Amino acid sequence: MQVIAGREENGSFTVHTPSSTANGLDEAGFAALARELEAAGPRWVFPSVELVYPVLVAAGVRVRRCYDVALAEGLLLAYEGVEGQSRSLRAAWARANDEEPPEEADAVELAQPTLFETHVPTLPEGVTMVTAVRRVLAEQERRVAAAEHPERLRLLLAAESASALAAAEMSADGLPWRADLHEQLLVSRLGPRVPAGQRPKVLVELAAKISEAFGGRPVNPDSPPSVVRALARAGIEVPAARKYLLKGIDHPAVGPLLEYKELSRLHAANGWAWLDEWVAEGRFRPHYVVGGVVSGRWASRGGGALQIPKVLRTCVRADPGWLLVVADAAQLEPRVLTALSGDRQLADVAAATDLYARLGEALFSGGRWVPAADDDRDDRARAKIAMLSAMYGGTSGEAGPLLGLLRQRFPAAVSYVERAAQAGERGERVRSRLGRTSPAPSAAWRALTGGLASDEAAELKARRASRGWGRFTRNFVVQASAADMTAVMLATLRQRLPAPAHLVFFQHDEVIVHTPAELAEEVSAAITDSVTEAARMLFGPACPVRFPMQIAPVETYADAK
DNA sequence: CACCCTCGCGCC
DNA sequence: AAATGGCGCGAGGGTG
Repeated sequence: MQVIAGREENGSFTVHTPSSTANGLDEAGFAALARELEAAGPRWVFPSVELVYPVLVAAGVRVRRCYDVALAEGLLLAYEGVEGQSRSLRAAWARANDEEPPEEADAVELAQPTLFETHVPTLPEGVTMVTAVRRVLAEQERRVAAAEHPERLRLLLAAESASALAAAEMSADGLPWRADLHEQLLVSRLGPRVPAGQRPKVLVELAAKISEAFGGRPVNPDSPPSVVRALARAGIEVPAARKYLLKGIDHPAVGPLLEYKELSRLHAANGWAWLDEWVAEGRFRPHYVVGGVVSGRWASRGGGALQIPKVLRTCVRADPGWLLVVADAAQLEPRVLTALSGDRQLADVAAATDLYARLGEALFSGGRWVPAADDDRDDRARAKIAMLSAMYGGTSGEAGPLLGLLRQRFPAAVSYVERAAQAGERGERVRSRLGRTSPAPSAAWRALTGGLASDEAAELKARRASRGWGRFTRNFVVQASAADMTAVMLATLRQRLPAPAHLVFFQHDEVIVHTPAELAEEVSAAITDSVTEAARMLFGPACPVRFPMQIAPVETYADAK
């Protein structure tokens, strides 16, 4: 059974089933009806999960299967190479009827809704939300069928929709966060709490030390230019005030400067203000943005959910009697590249749990590789650089020669990313395994790279822009395919988790499940199975690549890894 | 005053 | 020497 449910312009909800339509529902009525209908295991069709589902989640209603019309529209527009169009129901309806989509607030903004966006674009007179959804749905099905691999695109739309459900649920449930431990940590590092806008005691002292080391003239350590100027006065030329540049410098100000940078970052990004704003009732509740990144990775808005610093992970703690099952896919991207390219030799390497260690042996054991004089890395570290260079397009330092060695030994894998890079350099779009599609380069890029360069400088600029876009598309095929896989994994896992265990965090290639301790084993097994299932769905049952998960049932996130 | 850019650094 | 991908965010510093 299919159920269409969404918010109307007046804020009320409509729920449409094959046998009935309920109009004018308030939030409570919507939730009650949804709970009842969910028992039959329908496929819900929402104009936008993000706009509708939080209402149900807040009322304690969870749905198993859904289809997000807006997310699907965004993926299809990208697939078709249509730029600058809104993915809203209103715009999709207009396009389905060969009409010019009306002006909306801002197509870009609507394509990536901001926090708590509740604006519902007005449909034309006489067109109901349900009518529009049905029309757009039929059109989307036609567009999927016209794609090169309809079954892959269908899987992508389903997985992305399920991801949106998971995101809304995680935002509501929240990540267990011990504010008391966080405060203790802040006080021990920074000194007693200070009002917003003030420097904590320890930072004040460090700033004074820094100025003193520069001869008493005031230097603002928060201002990179100020630091660069102060160093210049001391006879030390640095291009910028970055940490890695400062590290090698012999000057009494450097020690306190580096300490200041670290602590000031803690205070500014995750200090008392952050705690007040983002943690309540023992939970950190960030807002995840599914489809927020072109490659299919999630973004987050506010709270920096995808950058929880390592030092604070000790504050992420399971409730008494519960555990956090922290799982991350080990070296996901090189494994995805192996599967994408079908590189047999690399698949043998990817049989190892530590792919880079095994790759180091394959590349360097008994080989003729002569490391650079200043290279004190081990084989594993060198192998990692070689692989990252293939996936990111790095050429500096030893990366170039290492990539050459990798190409010699694993031509299929390396040529896969190099073809993607060449396509990007020509301004073409590339696709992930399931059909996520890279955007076309900007008009400015085309102007820069398109014409005949007038002189050498212009030629160089054009070449640089072209290479830059090639690095983007090179990385896109891998990063976006990894996002395909984690979306499918998340969709599968969400279904398989034994209640009351639930997802509380997801970040690129890592999930955290909060579970009663006695279910931790079962949760771990569900995670392993979900990854295996995702790999099978993306790459087929014959795919030889292993995707090992590092799974740790822990009391605190800090104890994972 | 709002707005926008760059820098720098946190995460993957 | 350099030119490794994707993000969010806060501070500084400039603009209108």
